[in-house]
Amino acid sequence: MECVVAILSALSDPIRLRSLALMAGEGELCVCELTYTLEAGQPTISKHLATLREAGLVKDRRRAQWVFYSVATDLRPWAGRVVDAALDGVAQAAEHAADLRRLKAMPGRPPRDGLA
Amino acid sequence: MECVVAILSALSDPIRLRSLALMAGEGELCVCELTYTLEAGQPTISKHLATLREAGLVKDRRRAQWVFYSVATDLRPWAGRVVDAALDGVAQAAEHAADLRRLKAMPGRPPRDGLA
DNA sequence: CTAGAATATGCCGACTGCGGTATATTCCTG
DNA sequence: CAGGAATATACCGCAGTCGGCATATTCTAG
Repeated sequence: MECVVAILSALSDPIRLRSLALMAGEGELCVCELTYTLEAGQPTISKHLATLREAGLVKDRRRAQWVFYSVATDLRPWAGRVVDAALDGVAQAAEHAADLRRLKAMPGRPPRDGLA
Repeated sequence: MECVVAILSALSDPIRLRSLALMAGEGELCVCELTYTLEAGQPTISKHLATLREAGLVKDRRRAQWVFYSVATDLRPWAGRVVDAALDGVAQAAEHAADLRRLKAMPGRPPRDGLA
């Protein structure tokens, strides 16, 4: 019960939902990419990501000076369905399309690791 | 976006989740049944139900001196999936089983309308 | 119309969540 | 080691949420 509340509470925020939706589409995103894309302060983004991490909704990977966040895949079945359904709702919002555009247009995005 | 947050926020409370889970199983419940079952104050239950109603998650039906609440069925597809998945999570909690037992054992439950 | 049951609402105090600023920490580069 | 970029954390003030109490409202019974 409290565990269900924890998941739902972690999802109940525009910045966290927008972050998750972007991660779901991009695979991985670092704090500075989200800070730029969501037009919020860096501590704000960092704290929201900590909230998502504590709820088990994202996992983080450190790479050089960056920390890349991605949507967790080891959720309980019902939790995975909650996240998927919520992100479907987010995907229908015009705001998400704008976020995606801003991210694509961001200059100097950090390099991913698998590449040359 | 804000609409997604509204749904998730309305779900992010133990009393509201327990109420919804009970309604999902029973069909309809009135305020006094929930007050008894959830062992909370009557104004508390009433206000939580108002929150659910404003989010469009429940509908209410007046019958004699009672107001019966039930889970809304006209939700957007993604919202319906969020609710279903969350209630799956709730159903796995021991607390929900206890609620169900307390409800079944409640004396003097109000009559439903279809009956003699 | 009166009394009583069921429900809703207003008010208040305690708590919590959020963003902002400043600062600490970590990692890379030279 | 020094400097700078990226991230995390601490602290603060504000606003919203929650439960309890008192009260208003609605409906029924007589």
